[in-house]
Amino acid sequence: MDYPFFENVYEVVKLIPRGRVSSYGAIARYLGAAKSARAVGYALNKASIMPDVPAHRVVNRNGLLTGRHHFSHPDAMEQALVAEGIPVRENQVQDLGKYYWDPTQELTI
DNA sequence: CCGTTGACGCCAT
DNA sequence: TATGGCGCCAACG
Repeated sequence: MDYPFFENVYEVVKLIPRGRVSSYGAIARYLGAAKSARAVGYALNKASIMPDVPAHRVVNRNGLLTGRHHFSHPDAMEQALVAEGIPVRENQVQDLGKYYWDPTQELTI
């Protein structure tokens, strides 16, 4: 509540459908802060304790699971994605374009 | 108030 | 095509 940017990040991440993934940069752009992709990652790090925020559905622009070390187990992120039907190999989402979810494209606000 | 940190991304080699 | 360097910006101490 005190930090609108963080809260906005959480709200958008909550909207990512099961079986789809988005990227830090895409979320930043949607929030009107195109150059704040790193801050999005920072926000998700602080939110890793929040169960209702599917942080595992956010990867970098190449589909790499760059935030996997911040989960309870280094492989928890990959396992969560695979459980949703998203193919992951070598810490990278395969066929990213097929599962990519861009808020600026999907959301009409 | 200022320097550091970091789950990023673009641009120049 | 593949790395590496650098800018960006919100939060923190």
